[in-house]
Amino acid sequence: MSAPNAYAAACPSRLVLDRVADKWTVLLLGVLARRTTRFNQLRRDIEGLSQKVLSQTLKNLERDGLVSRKVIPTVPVTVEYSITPLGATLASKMEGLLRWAEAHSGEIAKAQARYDAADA
Amino acid sequence: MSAPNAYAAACPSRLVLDRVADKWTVLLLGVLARRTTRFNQLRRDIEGLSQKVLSQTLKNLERDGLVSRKVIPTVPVTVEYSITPLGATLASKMEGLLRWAEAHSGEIAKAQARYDAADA
DNA sequence: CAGTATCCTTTATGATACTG
DNA sequence: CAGTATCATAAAGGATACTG
Repeated sequence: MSAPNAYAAACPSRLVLDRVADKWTVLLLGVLARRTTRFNQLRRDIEGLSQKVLSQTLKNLERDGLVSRKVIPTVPVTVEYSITPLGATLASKMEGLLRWAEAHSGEIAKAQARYDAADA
Repeated sequence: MSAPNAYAAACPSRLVLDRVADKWTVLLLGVLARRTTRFNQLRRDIEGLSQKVLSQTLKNLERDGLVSRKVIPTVPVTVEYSITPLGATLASKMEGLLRWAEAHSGEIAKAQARYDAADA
């Protein structure tokens, strides 16, 4: 097979990038990299993440083999989400991104203010 | 000020993450980290990226201080886009993500096939 | 608790045509 | 060449209600 190249539209790695370059995925893997967490706890951990989008995102992550889902048959049911070994390798890249965003948000806000002031 | 925390909806770093966790931004900074590039060359370099979305994305990146735009008054006009020092610090994180996507697309495809086969 | 289903609104993207 | 403007469509997301 040819080398994966995300710059080519049809390359599988492009699909992966599209899935993975997502705000909620970054935040979700950030939580799960630290601890196994239940559905509603994830909702509380990540402000602004709706139940619907959380549900979808987790399903995608599970399908991609990045997160695993464990159902514990209590009443009512308990569901635990954990990161997989593959997911953990991604999470470390994500954490870099997350920390970058936190470290540079001030500089970016300043750049935006400068830009907005420059045009009339 | 309090510590930036992207898990809080109102935190500026959340906005940054949202902007930056984007497929086109990853690919674009990947190109610009290597060389200053002109508008239409960027279009050709990144398959599937429309003129409209390229234009929008570049404008955002410029506003955020991650990319700089230089107009050269030839006829017709030439416009060169380069990465800024701030953008370069982000690009190195992005490259990690990009390479991860390329390195693991096969594993992910397999995980998806397994998942899809499992549910009937 | 951990979801799914539905409806409805808001965003994003695509195609096309036009300009300095 | 490097865009902008406009229109049309598709996709994403929020609110609400309901279920095992």
